[in-house]
Amino acid sequence: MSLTVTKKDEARQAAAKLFCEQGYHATSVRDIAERIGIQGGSLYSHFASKDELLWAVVSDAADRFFASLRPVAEADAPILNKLRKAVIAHIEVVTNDLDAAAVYIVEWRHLGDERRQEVTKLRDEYEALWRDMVEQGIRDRVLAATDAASVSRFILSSLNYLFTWYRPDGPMTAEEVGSMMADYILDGIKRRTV
Amino acid sequence: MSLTVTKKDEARQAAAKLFCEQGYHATSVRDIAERIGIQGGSLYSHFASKDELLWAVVSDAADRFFASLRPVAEADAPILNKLRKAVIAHIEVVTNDLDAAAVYIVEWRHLGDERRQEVTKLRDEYEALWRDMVEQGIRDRVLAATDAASVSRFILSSLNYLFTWYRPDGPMTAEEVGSMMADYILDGIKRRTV
DNA sequence: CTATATTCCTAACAAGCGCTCGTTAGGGTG
DNA sequence: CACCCTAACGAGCGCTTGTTAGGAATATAG
Repeated sequence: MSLTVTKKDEARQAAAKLFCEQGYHATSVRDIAERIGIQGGSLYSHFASKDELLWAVVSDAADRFFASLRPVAEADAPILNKLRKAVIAHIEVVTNDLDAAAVYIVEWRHLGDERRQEVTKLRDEYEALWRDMVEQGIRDRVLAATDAASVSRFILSSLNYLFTWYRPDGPMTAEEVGSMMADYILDGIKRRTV
Repeated sequence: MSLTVTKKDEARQAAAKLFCEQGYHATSVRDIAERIGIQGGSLYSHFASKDELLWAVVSDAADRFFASLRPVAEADAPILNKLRKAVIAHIEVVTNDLDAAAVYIVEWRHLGDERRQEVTKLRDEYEALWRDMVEQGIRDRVLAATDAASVSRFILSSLNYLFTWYRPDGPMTAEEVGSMMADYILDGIKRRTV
């Protein structure tokens, strides 16, 4: 029963796709319903509100980001190794479901007050996982930077907005992109030996 | 007469602020009008449509990005110098008007078909300026990367989404942020000498 | 001072929005 | 058979939206 794809799952997926393509406010509940072959009002058998639909997409994505990063962050390994793995972990989540990732990254702010604050909290916690790693790298004198906060944001900016240009049917696999991005972020684009 | 700030300018600025804060579709023309002390319908003395208002914000920002980057891209100088100056030029535009930059970067896609295509063209051209510089860097064997397209997108991702966390009243000036970002992008965050 | 634009207001419009409601069809379950 | 539950329908409510029209007010120009 929970093995089959329920109409609720279908709805969430359709919502993710449409919210991603058109934005939350440009997508009507009837648009979403149409995509899964039901009437607009019928969506309310599964979700109490449009906001709850958005929340389903966003919180789901947030869970996946945490599930992917946490084991890396908690592992005991050289910090450069951890950072590289973290980059790849994050990119895996983004590329595994581009729609949901895009919604999580850009549409979350259209949630109602309460849920928006909850997302803010989650994002802060997630960023903190990164900041802790960066701080360790600075302490261990393996990173050149000094401001862990801005470094973390720099990293997350490059990673998050991957969804604006990465296409799964493009020339690069997710793994290749992850490895490349890790190189860019850690080593920069400049040649090491001139 | 054109030295004074016209109501039209006020409207564009108010639109930029609200589009940035709430998003295009979550902002009504009445919201914008209220902010400059007129009625909703009165906006149509200055703009033919809401779309035209968005276009005013977006095209204005696009112009500024080009005006800032082009002289750098066309200058005859060592490529690493140019890239560093380009980073700073881009960041200057973003930080000079965070609202407009945010709208240009995320809300442009809600433009009508024609204007959206026009923006796509402009963005391609802008990205091409970057790609050309990166390609030169690769040719001159001063950059380690090989794929100019992905490098350009990496750079622009880090720079564009600065607006999500940079605050003018924060601890860093725009110049400091620009210099820091140039370091991150060119040299990476890893220490050069271990 | 008059004529002409420009700017703004008020009022209204049609369309679409999120959402609710009474109802129904179908499938277990007693 | 009667019972309840879930999922869906489809009409429609109240409201907001972008936009328009006609006229009043204000500024500009001759």
